[in-house]
Amino acid sequence: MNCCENKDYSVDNEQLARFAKAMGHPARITILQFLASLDSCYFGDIHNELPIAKATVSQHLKELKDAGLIQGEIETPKVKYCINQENWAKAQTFFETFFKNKTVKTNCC
Amino acid sequence: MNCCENKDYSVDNEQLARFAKAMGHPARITILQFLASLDSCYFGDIHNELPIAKATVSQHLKELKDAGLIQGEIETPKVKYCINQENWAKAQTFFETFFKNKTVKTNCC
DNA sequence: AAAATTGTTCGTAGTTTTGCGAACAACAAA
DNA sequence: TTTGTTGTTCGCAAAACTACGAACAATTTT
Repeated sequence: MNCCENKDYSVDNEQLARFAKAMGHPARITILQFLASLDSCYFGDIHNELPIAKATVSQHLKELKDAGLIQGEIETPKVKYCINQENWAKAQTFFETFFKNKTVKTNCC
Repeated sequence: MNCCENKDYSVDNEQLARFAKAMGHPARITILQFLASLDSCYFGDIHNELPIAKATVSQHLKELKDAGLIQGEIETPKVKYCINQENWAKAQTFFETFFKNKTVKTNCC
């Protein structure tokens, strides 16, 4: 009765974990909130919201972009960032579903 | 105009990031879903759901416990785990609020 | 052409995460 | 007492994360 018999994580669980992981840092939460509330979203504006160096901000933005939660566009000489609406909605649904599936019952402990 | 003038992350953002980080791994998502759907929740049951060694499972459980999302109780010789209802609800609200705050607008990019 | 602006990328450093097997602890059963 | 069951903790290794300054690229301004 080994635990490793061809078992794997579901695609949905992987996706949800990916979203969650991207949100797993206060700087990235701050960035997402900022982008979710504004139209103007240049790199400099984001940088000004955060207590970290621009190189680090750039890295966080890259991670959020890789996770699909935001997107960027060059608007020479600036770079404009914004929420990726499609994936944002997807993430929202994933989290909603995740928490909704809680069985209502008294604490088992 | 330095970016580091006494700026910090809000308590709420830190808390949300902590929840998100705890959820940022497929094994931990799987554990949470499992616990959210069952009454019987011994360590062994959880271990059987996952493709990883028991030492690793124990570590993931510890992280979830530290984040406040689950709780454990010794029921000699087993250990019973379950969702921490209070914090689960809190997390649900945090994520809900986070995604709800999205300004409705056309893609800016 | 030289200098300034805006961000990204590179190189580096330190920390954290993920994972495992082995050792251990606590108790129950033989 | 010895053995077995159930999980945790320890020690280790590899990888990923977080952060920074410096260098760089692309374009504008002077």
